[in-house]
Amino acid sequence: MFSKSFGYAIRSILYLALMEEEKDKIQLDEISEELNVPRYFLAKVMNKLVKEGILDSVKGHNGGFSINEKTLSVKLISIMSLTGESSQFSKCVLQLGKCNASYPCPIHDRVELLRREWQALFKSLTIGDLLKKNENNFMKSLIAI
Amino acid sequence: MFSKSFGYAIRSILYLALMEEEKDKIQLDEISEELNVPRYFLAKVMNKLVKEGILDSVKGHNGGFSINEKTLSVKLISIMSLTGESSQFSKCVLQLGKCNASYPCPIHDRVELLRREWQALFKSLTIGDLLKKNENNFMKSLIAI
DNA sequence: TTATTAAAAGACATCCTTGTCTCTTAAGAT
DNA sequence: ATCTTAAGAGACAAGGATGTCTTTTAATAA
Ligand code: FES
Ligand code: FES
Repeated sequence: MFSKSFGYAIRSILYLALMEEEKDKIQLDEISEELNVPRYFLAKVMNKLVKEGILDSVKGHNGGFSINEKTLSVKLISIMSLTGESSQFSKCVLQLGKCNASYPCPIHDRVELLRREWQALFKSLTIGDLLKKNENNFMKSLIAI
Repeated sequence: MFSKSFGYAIRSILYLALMEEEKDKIQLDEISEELNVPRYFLAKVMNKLVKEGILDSVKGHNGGFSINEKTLSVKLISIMSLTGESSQFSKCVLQLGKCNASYPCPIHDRVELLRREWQALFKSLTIGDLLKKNENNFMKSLIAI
């Protein structure tokens, strides 16, 4: 349901957003060190985010990554779909192919309601929403142990 | 969140339960053919279920698998823990190690409520509960396409 | 006891996610 | 124009879940 990639993506985006006033561009090295995330793997995740238009990047001297006009309004479901995780919402929980309410598996009716709520949450929740709870230790809560 | 193993386990148990009146022991070959599930892989899943005491098995002539006194009261969370899936409920969604409400990650408060409900569902739902909706096409809804 | 049967156990192979490294490309500094 | 810098692209390895096959163990039939 939730991959490492998803966590890395969210945390990196929030890091960029929180650091925006300090520096407008931040390098991969800084992000991976500050968040304690594997450098080269993160590069690929970031690249996907840039290709999706969720972040901006500039190569070369004083280059790096930055948020853009779209970033804060990006919904979490969009980030989940980067790694194909959003498809969980349409897959049968028992892995019987595509979930089908008109031909429900034995567990379908029991999980459907909660799954819909879960899906609705990620369809509505945005990066900006996550930032609203910005307290003193917000940045620290992005960092892996 | 939901593995193939989980689906195979639930479907096999339900198959055994539905077939109980017809035959008291069912062989792996029949289950894998009827449910359209990989034979040898299913063997391992079934073995885990037997070791957990969720199913019974007998080797040799006229051997096979069968449900026991405990089977119908087994909670789905027990089956999830066979493949370590139940740990999802205690892991941080952003994969920041162990989820900790007193030191919440930026997404924690937004998902916690739903995650608790989800967990509560699987802690209460039993195999027997799944069988209550037994309609005409129940058996067919166990079979992969 | 011996043969047959079917689960249990163990060795691999495959696929996907994650992680690491090197080379290439492009942007700015000189 | 040339050098330096940092992202992008591609190759490759590690790990776990899944899938396949063979050998071993144990139960019943004969
Ligand atoms: S058909 Fe299985 S969860 Fe919907
Ligand atoms: S701390 Fe991240 S989900 Fe609870």
